[in-house]
Amino acid sequence: MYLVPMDDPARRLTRSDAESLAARFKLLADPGRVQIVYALLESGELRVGDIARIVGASESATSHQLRQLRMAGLVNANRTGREVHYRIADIHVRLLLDVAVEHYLHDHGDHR
Amino acid sequence: MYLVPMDDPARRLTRSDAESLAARFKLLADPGRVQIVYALLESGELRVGDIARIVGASESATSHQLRQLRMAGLVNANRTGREVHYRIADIHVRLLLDVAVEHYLHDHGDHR
DNA sequence: TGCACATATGAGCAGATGTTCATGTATCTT
DNA sequence: AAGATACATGAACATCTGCTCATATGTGCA
Repeated sequence: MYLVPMDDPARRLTRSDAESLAARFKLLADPGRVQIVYALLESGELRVGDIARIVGASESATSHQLRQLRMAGLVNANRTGREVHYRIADIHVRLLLDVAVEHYLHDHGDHR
Repeated sequence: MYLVPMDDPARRLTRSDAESLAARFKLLADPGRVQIVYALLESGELRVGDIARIVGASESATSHQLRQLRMAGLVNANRTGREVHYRIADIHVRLLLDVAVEHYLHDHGDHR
């Protein structure tokens, strides 16, 4: 029993759903941000300076990247003294990244 | 017994691994491409014209998008007469997209 | 209060991305 | 062969991204 008529077994994505999904994927569509997210998932919590060092980017560039992740609700920031600690806020990104790592990194040889 | 020294339990992503992952995510970082991939997963196989209609884009724009997906090995093309049929070539993208749809579309309310 | 440290932010800029428009290629029909 | 159909491709262009550099904000310390 559903309210919206479906015209077939093959459901379609509305434009707006596709935009939501693309926006999520876009957050992980940059090597720097992937490294940031991965590092946070592994470490639990990191300071901006540490993240910059891990990623190998300037602190300014890192801060800009973190802002995007923050504004998208993927991470959250937490000030302690003059340091700001970041952690993952979106619990789903772990699975998403795990699936990608598992399939596109480990298992070289049957990508398709 | 391992050959490469690891400095902690928190493994790090090399730059090049992060680039591979980001490149994969980038393919899904556009609403049109998400719709294309989704439609192909649902339908199994589609002609370029149908894809263009589903996505609501011109055939030219659609063809350009398909080329990207093709060159990345995510889809493959198959000519039958004057039509070209596309299908998913990367078996892993289904899981990746399913996870995203499940978490970011259905389950509105505990994204983070 | 003055200064150093940690991070954030805005402007400006170079490179990437996605579209359109014109044209090219392959196939079918007559 | 000529024209129509289906798709691909290249160039041009507007927009978006991510970086740097300069500057601002917040915090601790002398």
